[in-house]
Amino acid sequence: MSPRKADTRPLYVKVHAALVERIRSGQWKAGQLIPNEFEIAAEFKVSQGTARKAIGALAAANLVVRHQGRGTYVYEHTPDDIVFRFINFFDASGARAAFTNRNAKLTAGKATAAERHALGLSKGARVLRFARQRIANRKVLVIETAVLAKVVFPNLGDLADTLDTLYDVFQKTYGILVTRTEERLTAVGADARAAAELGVAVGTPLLRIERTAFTIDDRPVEWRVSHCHLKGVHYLARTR
Amino acid sequence: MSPRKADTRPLYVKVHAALVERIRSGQWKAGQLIPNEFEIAAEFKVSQGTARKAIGALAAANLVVRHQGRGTYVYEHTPDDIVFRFINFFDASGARAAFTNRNAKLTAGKATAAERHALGLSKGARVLRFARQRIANRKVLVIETAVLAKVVFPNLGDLADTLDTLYDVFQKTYGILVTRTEERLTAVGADARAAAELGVAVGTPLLRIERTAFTIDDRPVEWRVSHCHLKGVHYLARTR
DNA sequence: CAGTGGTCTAGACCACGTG
DNA sequence: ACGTGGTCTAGACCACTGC
Repeated sequence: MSPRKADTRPLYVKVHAALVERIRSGQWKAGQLIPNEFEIAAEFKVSQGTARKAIGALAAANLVVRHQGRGTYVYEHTPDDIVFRFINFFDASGARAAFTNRNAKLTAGKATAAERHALGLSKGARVLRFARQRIANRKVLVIETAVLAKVVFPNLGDLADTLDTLYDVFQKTYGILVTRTEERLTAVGADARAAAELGVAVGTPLLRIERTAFTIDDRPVEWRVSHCHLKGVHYLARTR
Repeated sequence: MSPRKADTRPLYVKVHAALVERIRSGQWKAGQLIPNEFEIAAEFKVSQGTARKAIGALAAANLVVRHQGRGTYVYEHTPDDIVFRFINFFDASGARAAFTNRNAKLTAGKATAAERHALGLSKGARVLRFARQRIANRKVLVIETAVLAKVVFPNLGDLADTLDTLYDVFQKTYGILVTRTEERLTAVGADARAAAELGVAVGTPLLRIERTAFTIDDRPVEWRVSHCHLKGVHYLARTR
């Protein structure tokens, strides 16, 4: 009773899908050199141009990095990425703002309704909450809490000390690649806790950023809420 | 004394640059059908594949729209674009928020230092300021002022009544196409004027959005400052 | 030097929209 | 039926990297 629908997708789309699956499944690991265009073309019985188009789509989606003369490598978070990618804070001169972390604290608990909704969890699911302060110019500019499904990140507690660069741990320890984020921004007044941590008066206007991070198969794996008191720094969004 | 540097750029880049110039200069106008791939290939003495790659880059930059079976058309703001493109407000259900305008007011004056910096103007330059309130669900959620260089938009005052869809006027009346925007977001407390217009208390946290709009040759043509009191609406930014 | 990605060609055929 | 963009091939050559 199979529908027996012919797969009419273009060849390069099929090849692309097959290559994505190799990265998603971990058959091709972060940082690994993948076969060259001719080898992939031969394997899928297509021309080099078609294989090239499939690989190009991987590169456009940041799943691989191509280097002329060297080869094509599965994307891997680099020290620069870890600090800058997905971070949209800039100072007045237009330079990216870099943060260091402080007072990191990892706790576990039952997911709230909001957390279940953001991460697509069912009732009773347990989550990990990773709270920290983010510092620039010796001032606490941001306080944030990242929420993760416990079932997705077992034994994360053992790594609590090294949890500086979260997405790097996701990739290297759990094989989970964050490919895109959505951030929802609003303005709120500081509550008592935020005011204390940021060193401002209660009610001070803060930028509230609610981020959802998605994996390669587009499922939410992290829900992060930040409250920001930005002195000389702003959030930058580009639209085309 | 010409440097006589050989132009080593790939063919498709040269063709692409030539086509961009035709759109920038107005030789090809908004909404116009452009020649097909083979005609462009013949004109530049390249193969169809190379012409195709050049046109593809135009499409990727939103300068043209391609329709299989119909042809390739120079990009033109559509009713939907006018309302939604470059607008990043969404409601809780994930739907785009649409606004209507009210109390629009156009004034002229000498550019302030901040306005000169944002628009790249020299001292003494004159600007037009277009202020308005933006309404959703019968509530004023946003007040904003758009600043334009007077020399770029002569006689804009005559159009004050029809200034609802600003970028559409830029394109249709002045041949200026907005291709991208940058928005800087911070949180501020409502001042007396904002509080009055938005119907909130002084000091209420507002989202402040400072937008610079760029043309096809990447020069700033509009500087817009908005103050937003977002009830049930948020600003959405996507990062890859 | 060999090996890789990047460009380019000439030609074929397919898929879609319109008359 | 025709004209358009979209896919695909087979092969050539160029540009860059690293040994």
